[in-house]
Amino acid sequence: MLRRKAMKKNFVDRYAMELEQSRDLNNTIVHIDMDAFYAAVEMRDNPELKDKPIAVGSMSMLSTSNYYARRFGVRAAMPGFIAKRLCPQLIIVPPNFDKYRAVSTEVKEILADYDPNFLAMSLDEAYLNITKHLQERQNWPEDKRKYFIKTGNPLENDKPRKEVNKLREHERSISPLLFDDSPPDLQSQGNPLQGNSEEEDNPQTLQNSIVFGTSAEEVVKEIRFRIEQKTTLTASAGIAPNTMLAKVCSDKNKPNGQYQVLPNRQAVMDFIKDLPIRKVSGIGKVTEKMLKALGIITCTELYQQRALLSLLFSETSWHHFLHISLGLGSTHLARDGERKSMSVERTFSEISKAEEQYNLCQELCSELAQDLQKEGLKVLYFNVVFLDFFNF
DNA sequence: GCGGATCAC
DNA sequence: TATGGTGATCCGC
Repeated sequence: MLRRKAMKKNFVDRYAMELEQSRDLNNTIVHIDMDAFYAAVEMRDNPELKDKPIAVGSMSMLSTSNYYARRFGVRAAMPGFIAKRLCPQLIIVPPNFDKYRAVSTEVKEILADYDPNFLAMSLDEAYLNITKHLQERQNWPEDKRKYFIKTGNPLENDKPRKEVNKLREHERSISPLLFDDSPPDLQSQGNPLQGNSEEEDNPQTLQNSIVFGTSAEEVVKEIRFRIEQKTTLTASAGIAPNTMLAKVCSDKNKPNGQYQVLPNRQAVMDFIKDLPIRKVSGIGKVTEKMLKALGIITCTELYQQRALLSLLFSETSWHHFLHISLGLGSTHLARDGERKSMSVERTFSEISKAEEQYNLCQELCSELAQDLQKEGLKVLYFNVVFLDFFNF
């Protein structure tokens, strides 16, 4: 009996073994994330804002803040009036979504060159599978990987600002976002934006152009370079064998940085080891708290407690946890399916009068009707629901 | 199958 | 003065 127990793997470890067996390290997934996107666009287009703490949103809710404001603790999803208490000089800019959409389109045009099936998660975030691009790129001639450099407005860069003064003398970034807390990332090897004068033996540099290599890292540097040249905005990126890791990576050297987890098991495990589970997309506040109550903070602890978790949680949940603890994730980008639902909602202060409730509902219904018609859908159902709700 | 809870952005 | 809106998924009932 004892021997059987010792030899026979339980169902949790059996599944872990299966997962390990089918670990796929053959894809190169990239996660691109624009830095402080809305705030960066506003700063780019309004020089008045460039050396000030700003946030985009309203007194009720902020979408994002620039890095200056973040130093005061001003964060996305924070009410504006709270942010104002943390940072009285904070400038709150109302959002210009049409403009952000237009910039986003410009970025997407670049991304499509590397993966026509890239997956946009929002206006400022996307996943790419560059596996195929990398293969093709290996025998590309240099001139297909060569880009000319547009330098920033010298008047702007000469403007004495606290942040800028801390940068290297030969800093030539055209972006308003390179702050002192910007990671050194690209500055080491041939970042075109650094205009490194030591590279004068390189004819490419003299001609104000840059050639990117054929590795994944080089591809992503090229993508970020092109984004900055085209939009004057910076992006951060993560490179990894799956989406879960790529997403975590893109956060690591933010802003204006990138990070790669190499496609071998040891590199993945080293990266995962002390990673707080909260960093993983899909693990939110509530799950974090539940797992914390079990003494689980890091991915290593998540793996160590796999047996307990399989008893406490649903099958889909502990399977998900086991995936994370082994550093596994999607290796292909699921095509964006059709929309499954459409809704409108509003937060309001207490309403006791029936008539006001009715009017609000009427308003929501008519908004939803418009949205539905935009996509050419039937406006039949909810009228029935609406009338039914009010016993009409 | 529905509604609440959770999550991402 | 003041803490959002949209879409998706999972789970318990």
